[in-house]
Amino acid sequence: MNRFLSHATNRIDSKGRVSVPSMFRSVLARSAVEELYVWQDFVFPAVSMAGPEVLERFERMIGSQDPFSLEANKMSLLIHGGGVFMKLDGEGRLLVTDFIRDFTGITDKVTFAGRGDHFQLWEPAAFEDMQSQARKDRTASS
Amino acid sequence: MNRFLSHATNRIDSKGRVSVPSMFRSVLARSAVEELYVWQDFVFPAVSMAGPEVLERFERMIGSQDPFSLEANKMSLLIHGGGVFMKLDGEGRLLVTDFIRDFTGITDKVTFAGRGDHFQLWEPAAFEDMQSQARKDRTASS
DNA sequence: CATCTTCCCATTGACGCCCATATTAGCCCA
DNA sequence: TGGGCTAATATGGGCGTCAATGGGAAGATG
Repeated sequence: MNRFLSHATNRIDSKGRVSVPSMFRSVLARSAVEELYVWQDFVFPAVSMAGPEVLERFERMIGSQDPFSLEANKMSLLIHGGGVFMKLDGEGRLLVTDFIRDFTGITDKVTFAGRGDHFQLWEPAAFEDMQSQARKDRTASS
Repeated sequence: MNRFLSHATNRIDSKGRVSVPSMFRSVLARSAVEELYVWQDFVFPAVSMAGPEVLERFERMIGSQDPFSLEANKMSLLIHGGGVFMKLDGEGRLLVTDFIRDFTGITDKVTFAGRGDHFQLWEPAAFEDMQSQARKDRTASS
């Protein structure tokens, strides 16, 4: 499978590390991704992860605008200032830095959620809430 | 990686120095940058830093315009009058001068923000505000 | 001579790399 | 079909190295 699907919750250890679910790691391995582009999501209180090609897609969006415009600068503030490259350790874990904690509210557990071409890190309760709310909205509107 | 990404906040010491995040220093080292071109940003209350090639790029922009035009003169006022060269000390720190403080409002802490081909120094609260505003704009428009 | 820089060294804590244990899932075979 | 046997995943921790920070003292500036 070449998509990020499903979700799982893992514990953060005493050194602040957490294992990326093997399901997701195998998708990354398939496209030979070494460094992950990680960004603070534009919509949800979650950080998103994907291969570097996503950053390049974002940069092409900016590149088509006037570089001195407020719009282009604000967008760069999000995708560059709100993004970082990370790598996993030998065991497929990543360090949950303040960059991630401050934005998501994650403390001791992480919910990994597949999003097709990328996956996200959520504070577990926040994920539950948002998912059940999304379900409710759907039901109400249809 | 060869881009300036992510953001981090460091403290200014009693001598007015602050460490440039190692992440940024390694990008600079990669292109063997010794002296940094520093300018007061055109859209945000932040100072921007990059290698000298950025100044050269700005100067080419001016060079392609009519030297008697108001536009070209205003541009020079910003990139020359609003810019300086700085270097880092042996430990990768820079001195936070009044040139930087007056324009940014920085007092005791600095938020470094990656912007792709350069990085910026912000007053921490100002950065938070501007970034969350940018995020709000995006959500509203989509 | 007083102040501001620059260069050097010390300390503390965080991070990267490596190896150990455990818990689970899958598999083989009698 | 039940009982292990094996492999892979999740998790825990040691230890060396590097980053961030603090401060002394020499050198430059006016």
